[in-house]
Amino acid sequence: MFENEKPIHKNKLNNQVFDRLCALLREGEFTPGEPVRVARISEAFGVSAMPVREALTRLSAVGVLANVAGRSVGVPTLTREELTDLRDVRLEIETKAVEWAVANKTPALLSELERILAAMLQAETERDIQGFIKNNYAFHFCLYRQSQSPVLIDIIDTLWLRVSPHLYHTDQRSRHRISNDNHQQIIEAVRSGDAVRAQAALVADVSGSYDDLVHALYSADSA
Amino acid sequence: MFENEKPIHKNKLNNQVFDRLCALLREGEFTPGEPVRVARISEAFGVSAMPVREALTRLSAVGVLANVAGRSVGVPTLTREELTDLRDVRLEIETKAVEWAVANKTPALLSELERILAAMLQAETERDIQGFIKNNYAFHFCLYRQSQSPVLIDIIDTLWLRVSPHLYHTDQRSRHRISNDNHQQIIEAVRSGDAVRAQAALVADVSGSYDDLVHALYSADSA
DNA sequence: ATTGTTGATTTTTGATCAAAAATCAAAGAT
DNA sequence: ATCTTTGATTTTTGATCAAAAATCAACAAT
Repeated sequence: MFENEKPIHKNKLNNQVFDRLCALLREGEFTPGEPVRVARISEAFGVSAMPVREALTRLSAVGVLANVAGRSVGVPTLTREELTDLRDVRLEIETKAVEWAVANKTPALLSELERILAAMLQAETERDIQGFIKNNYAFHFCLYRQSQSPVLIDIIDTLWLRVSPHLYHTDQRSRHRISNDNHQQIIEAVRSGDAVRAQAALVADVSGSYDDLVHALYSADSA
Repeated sequence: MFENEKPIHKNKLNNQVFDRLCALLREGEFTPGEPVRVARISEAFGVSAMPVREALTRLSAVGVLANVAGRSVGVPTLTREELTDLRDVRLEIETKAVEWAVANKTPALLSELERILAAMLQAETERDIQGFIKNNYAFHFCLYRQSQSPVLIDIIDTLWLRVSPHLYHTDQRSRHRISNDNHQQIIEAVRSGDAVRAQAALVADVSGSYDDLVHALYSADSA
């Protein structure tokens, strides 16, 4: 009895700050290369410096933040090589999560994915970027969670936190349309238990956004 | 000019504390389930509480430490399921690192691996546990580094930090002998460019130590 | 005797402060 | 005029302190 009770929210300040910073990172509110100052955040959030410091320390520990220009911490600007490395690792790890998720698929998973995809399609037609981002995150992690591997999910979570701040300087519209096609394919593949096809659609999704990003950052018109 | 100069070690206190804690974790000095108290460490290291707090925060952020029994942080005791999950993820990620490393193999890599293996063999005959542990770490990461993927290496590093504290309650002797056989096989496979065989030997190495651990923890004579 | 409650003690969490490091701009030298 | 250096200002890093939370043991009640 009482096996499934989760502990009452003991929300320490630093956890709240951490969660809000994560949300901001996922929404692309941080400009790579820009230092993130403790004072700015502590006054913006209305808390003292201490919990902010702790949250920033945690984000630095997982590589989401790093020293920018030798001074304070911030989202690091990534070289083409670093972006490629992140993509390659993401492809390996997220395709593995998909493989395990397909092995554990349930009807509940499929209906949940359908529900989220519908929200993504609606966000696309309404040009609701925020909504698309949030539901895209929900879609992928709904799938990854079905891998039943907390360790793998954690790794993917921090990888997303590292790349998210960079994915919002690209042309969004066409990407979203293509991305939704990939998601539709993923659902169909998962339904038919075809892990290989689900993985292929995922690879297209991840690689596509990577290509757009690299194009945006390193094409002729950029410094 | 001066492109390859790395910045002079500005060793902040918290980094030094962090590094020493990592070393202690790798050497099995922390008992899972036991709380790690800031005061203990700060007086043991002769520094104030602040840098210790930061180091512990960083270790908690990557899952090496966690809340034990609802109170302070410490190396968490792992259930059989959690150990299995860690093993499964390690197998996927570390075999991928080996695959990439084989693709990048150099003569220098092979001679370095040979050198480290020799040290491991000597440590085994001399029953030098510390030496074996250190060189085992050196061997694996020498190989993994050749994957040329900083992202992958970082992930593996924290995975090792999470499992290391648990690997020292097992019978060491026989494991070390078998492990050295696996390492020998890895070298030969890498030399001949046979990624699949190198991966198989690695799987044997990782799975073997996992099996020993699970046996030690959950066999009949344990509570 | 066992369970629950209370209070003392320990430990973490958050706030404030001081020192050290780094940045930026202005002044001086070549 | 340009480059270097110096000094003022900002920001991180480390130390100390106070408050809040949690642990443990002793005590009371059924």
